[in-house]
Amino acid sequence: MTDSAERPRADAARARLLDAATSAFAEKGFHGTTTRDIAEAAGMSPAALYVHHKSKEELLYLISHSGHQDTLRLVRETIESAADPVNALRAVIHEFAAHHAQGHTRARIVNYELAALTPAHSAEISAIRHRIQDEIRALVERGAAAGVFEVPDPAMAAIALLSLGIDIARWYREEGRWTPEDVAERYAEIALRIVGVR
Amino acid sequence: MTDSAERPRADAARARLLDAATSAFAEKGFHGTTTRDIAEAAGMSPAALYVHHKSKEELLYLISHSGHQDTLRLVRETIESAADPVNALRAVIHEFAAHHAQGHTRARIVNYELAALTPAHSAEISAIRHRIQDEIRALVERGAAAGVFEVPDPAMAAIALLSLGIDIARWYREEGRWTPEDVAERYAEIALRIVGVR
DNA sequence: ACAGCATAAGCAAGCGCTTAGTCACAACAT
DNA sequence: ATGTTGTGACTAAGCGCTTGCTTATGCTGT
Repeated sequence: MTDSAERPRADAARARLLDAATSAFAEKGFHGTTTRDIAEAAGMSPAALYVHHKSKEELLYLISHSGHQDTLRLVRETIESAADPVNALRAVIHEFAAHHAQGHTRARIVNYELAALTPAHSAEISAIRHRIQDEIRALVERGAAAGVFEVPDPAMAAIALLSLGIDIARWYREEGRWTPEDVAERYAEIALRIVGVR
Repeated sequence: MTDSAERPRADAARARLLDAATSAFAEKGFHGTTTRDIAEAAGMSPAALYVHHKSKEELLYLISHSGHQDTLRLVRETIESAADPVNALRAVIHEFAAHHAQGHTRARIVNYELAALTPAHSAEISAIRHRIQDEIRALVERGAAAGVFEVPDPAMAAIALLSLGIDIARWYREEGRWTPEDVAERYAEIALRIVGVR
């Protein structure tokens, strides 16, 4: 049986490969990236990739899966710890936007490389995406039912809110004029306007 | 000298290749699509592609360029024909959203396959994108200066408005519950809320 | 001594693109 | 009308290269 508690060299190599794959996939897309690109960026030979991962697609899956789980957790915990729909929406969009600006590289893979996953992995990831969407929609519906939000179509408002946050991964640049916190603050305010909080 | 007025067979073949490339690029991405995929979908042999186009990248460029030009024209003409900033914003977001929902296949290539263009083509397309962005930002600034929009940061509001429209290409599905017109109407209203029109 | 990390070399398959040529058809001389 | 020739759409075959991945082997820390 292998010792899973202490494998510092192997774990570091695994992480380096994941980091290299994240940068490469974000920059050139999954199909635009070769296994040689990843190995070289991780400072290894092409074959080393297969010592730690069974395929190129597995790297994509690992990045996508952890990214989706992190986002789902962020959304759930932020909503749970708020007292009312107004504060919950302000907080969740703030965190969601900051998360996507800060981690725009990984978020680009999470949101734009879904088509490259195997059918089984794609289905698993889709389920997590639905859970994220359900959290936001339920929140908007809660606010509308309580009369604090004024929205003609809660489902459409929820999609717009999510859409706004996700698309940050496409346009955000570190060299730009805004910090993730700048974007988060403005977007939280925009979110409240979208749901008609006066 | 060739007769450029009448070449129905050749032009039809060119168009079929462009249509096939549009579907394939939108579905699988530029690097995920092979020249054989495109040729087969157009009902031709792989070599036929090169009778009508010099490379696979040229197909991407043609699709991307015409798509960007169409969007720029749509934005400019819609803004020009409106009487004031409120009506201009309502109209331009309505048209922009409808355009991206209706033509989500082409819009997906326009917005998500920029990295696959050659440096020269990429620069040319970038210039058009900037012009589109400038139109929206100028409109928001005009409304803010006139006191009819209430926005803390017009540049950020402009990015959010554009972002909302572009991201429609990612999530819109024909089989979904909304028509392009449904999305356009809701989004026009959301846009006015974002810029603080009471 | 040995477990396991890492590599050099390379395989089968697939890639974008080219070459050499076929075919249908229009223009024109006879 | 008929034979001749030029033209451009289209293809069968395949070239040179790159792809994801494997195999056989060396190397290192404990």
